[in-house]
Amino acid sequence: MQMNMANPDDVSHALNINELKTSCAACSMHQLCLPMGLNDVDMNRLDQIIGRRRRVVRDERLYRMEDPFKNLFAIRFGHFKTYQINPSGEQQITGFQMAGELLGMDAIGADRHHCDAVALEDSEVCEIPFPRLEELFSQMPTLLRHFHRIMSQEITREQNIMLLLGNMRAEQRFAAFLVNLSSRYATRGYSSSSFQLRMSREEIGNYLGLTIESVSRLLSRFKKHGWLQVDKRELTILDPHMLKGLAAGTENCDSM
Amino acid sequence: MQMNMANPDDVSHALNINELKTSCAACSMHQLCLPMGLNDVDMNRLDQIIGRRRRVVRDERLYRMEDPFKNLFAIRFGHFKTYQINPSGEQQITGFQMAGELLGMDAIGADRHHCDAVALEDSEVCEIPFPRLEELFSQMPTLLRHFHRIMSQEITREQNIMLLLGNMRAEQRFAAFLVNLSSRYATRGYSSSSFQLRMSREEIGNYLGLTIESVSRLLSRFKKHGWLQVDKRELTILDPHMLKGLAAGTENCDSM
DNA sequence: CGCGGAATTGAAAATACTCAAAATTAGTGG
DNA sequence: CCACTAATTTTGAGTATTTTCAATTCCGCG
Repeated sequence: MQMNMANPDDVSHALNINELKTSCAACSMHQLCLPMGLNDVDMNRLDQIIGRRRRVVRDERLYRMEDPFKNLFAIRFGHFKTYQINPSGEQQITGFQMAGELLGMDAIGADRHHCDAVALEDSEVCEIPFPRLEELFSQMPTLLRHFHRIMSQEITREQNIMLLLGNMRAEQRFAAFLVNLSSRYATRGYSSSSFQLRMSREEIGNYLGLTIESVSRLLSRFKKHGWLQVDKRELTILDPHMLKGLAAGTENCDSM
Repeated sequence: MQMNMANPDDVSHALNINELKTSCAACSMHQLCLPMGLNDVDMNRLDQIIGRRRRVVRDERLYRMEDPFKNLFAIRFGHFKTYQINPSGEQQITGFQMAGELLGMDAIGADRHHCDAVALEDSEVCEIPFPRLEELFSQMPTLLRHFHRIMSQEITREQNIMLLLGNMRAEQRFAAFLVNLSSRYATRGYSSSSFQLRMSREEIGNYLGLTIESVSRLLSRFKKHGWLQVDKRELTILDPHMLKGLAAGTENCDSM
């Protein structure tokens, strides 16, 4: 199930090379991820405890609900979704995560995972054994501080989604979703106006509390207004100002 | 703005007496709150850093969005609501908090509060200066662990609300809300079947992403089915099993 | 006793959903 | 590389749930 990238039998030659040089210091995400703000010495100490870099292929589950909690996961590259399943079997996607983001923090409270995490594309994560991370906390206050920030930001992220689900109309939700993706890509040095949707329309709808049909209609409508262009999953934002206005609720679009 | 309970000018005599004997060890919430699981020595050390017990009268704001973050607050008694305000001025209540729960964790990430916190009734909180709490973390691993659990539980709490807002119909949301309150009162040693709603119908509706009229209709319908009794804010659950079934989505109620 | 905020109830309207069908895209094997 | 099949997406029409608007009623409080 889990591949060890150092295994010489590994089919992917490129990845072995990659393996050798991966370290927090060498990772392009280190200014966003857990090691943010650490000096070289501390970053190395953090590196020491990272279990391994684990490849997760598209649709593979990184962990599932009720699994015992052992590791946090930092996304090196790729995208994930996390979702809960309620007693009647319906799923609610609670987030889409990208490189530099941390997965598994919701498992600390009960020592078991509270949601499933699935790769939306072939991805790679760093496995961070939580008990070993806890050992570091006592020695590295900077790391602890940053960890608290990350957890707190996860709380505020979710509060923002509550705001979205609790009192925005469909078009506002969808605009907010696009604006959020856009800004996260910008943070990572990618284009804020043009990117690929890594998730299906159905996943977007589920996340936003809408049906797939509604999402499809919203896309069509936004396209017709000239606010964006979309070809399959390739999306280009043409009028970011308008989308921000919609998301903020200061603009609105009465159908057509 | 903030009352110092040790101030001899304080109008409330009873409270000064209270002040003298409050300590984590003496507090009925210490098995639920931050000091959970600490030995006496550690609990005393935690006590040392608690800034003061602060009284917050009904409708008073404990903190507001954008306030600089200085303290976490543990609720000694009373109830609070937290809410966000979006750019167009609408509020979304993100939670109702009761004794033993911690307020302010969403402020750690950006060093400013991310929501407003308002007392739903006359309440009292312990002010916990976060920088001093951080100092304790390095010396009290048990405390740190528990703090992480609390933050993680806040994340899962919010994920549960996302599930509620994203996927559930009105009656399911409302049932889930009641079941949640019920179980939290049970945890605190109060009746799980009979309690007072500390929030208005409007606040319930806002929290659940419904209008006040919908909440009112749901209450009437549940009453008519004989699942509960309600007189103003005094609520009695008559059929907890049914409500749990509704919340879980395994039961349903087609109007009437 | 009367005022005002909160809650309830009813009727009409709107938003988003469901169901259905068609179109497009992705995946698979020859 | 193409053809076939399965999956996803789009679009349309009708429906349902919840909202909005409006009118009462209830209750606390001066």
